[in-house]
Amino acid sequence: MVDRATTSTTKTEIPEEIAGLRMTRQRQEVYRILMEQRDHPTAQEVFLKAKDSLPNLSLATVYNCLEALVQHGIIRQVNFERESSRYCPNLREHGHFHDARTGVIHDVDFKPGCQLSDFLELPPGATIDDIEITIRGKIPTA
Amino acid sequence: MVDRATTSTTKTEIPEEIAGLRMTRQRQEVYRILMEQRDHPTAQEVFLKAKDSLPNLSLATVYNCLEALVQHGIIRQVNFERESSRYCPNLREHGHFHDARTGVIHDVDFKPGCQLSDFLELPPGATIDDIEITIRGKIPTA
DNA sequence: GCTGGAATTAGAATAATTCTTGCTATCGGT
DNA sequence: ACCGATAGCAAGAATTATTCTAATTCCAGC
Repeated sequence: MVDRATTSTTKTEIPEEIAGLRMTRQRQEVYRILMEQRDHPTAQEVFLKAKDSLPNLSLATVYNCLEALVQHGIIRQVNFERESSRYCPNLREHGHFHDARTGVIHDVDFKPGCQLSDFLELPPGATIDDIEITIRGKIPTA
Repeated sequence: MVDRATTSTTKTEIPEEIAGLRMTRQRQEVYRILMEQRDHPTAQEVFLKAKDSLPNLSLATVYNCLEALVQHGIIRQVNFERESSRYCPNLREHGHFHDARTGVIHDVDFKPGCQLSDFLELPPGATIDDIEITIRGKIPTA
């Protein structure tokens, strides 16, 4: 049985509140799964994993939790083409590289000192709220 | 009534075949709408416009046409968050700037001589098939 | 321990897109 | 010009990810 009487778990320790968001058991579990398994899972995948410790979790709750975490800037939602959304606890500004061979999504960091405006002819005076860079390509098997 | 006996129209001239794709009346119309109205319309929007000249066009056909055009590299599909796909006849490599204020999507070109690998820590040996850069931000009203 | 607001659940609803089926147009060969 | 083969099209059903709704449960503060 799972320890339900205290906040402490044998797993990763997660505070009761992050960024003003009350971390319920479901939100903790969802967040912990994202932190432990950083391969950008879908809501469905998170749901399946989370059911191990919260057997009567519902998929809607996973969506709710993910949305709450996204809204509070604790995780990021990543969309690739029209596939299911994926979720990512890496808050550093970074892009995503989809390996067409394996389907794996790698985080790719920006090189230090790089300014996007050095690259793009942005509309004059434009302010940037959010950037999404997705690259599809192949990584040699070697 | 619409001239159906010849290939020539009073509108933009479109060849009977592009990149090996037979340009049927429906595909021509879809393509012409994208070329004339370069604001990244959705399938639905293309459908509504196209119905003017092809009254018994179906939405499924618009999707078919768009897919055929995308497959043949004649247009590009653009996805933003989980919204409806949008379509773009601009084949130059470019990004998209979503103005949060107006909802308008602007094409943004890469500055000449820019290499994405100068910016990103790509996995070693990675080859790039396709890049998608989307920026959300605001453009001053002035 | 009660209570009100927030969170969760289960299932229905929604919306974009794709699939299926039967019909129609077009093409290449005669 | 005709004919069979093939590709394209239309209409509506089906699919799928996600959101919504309503009812229950949980929890923090009193």
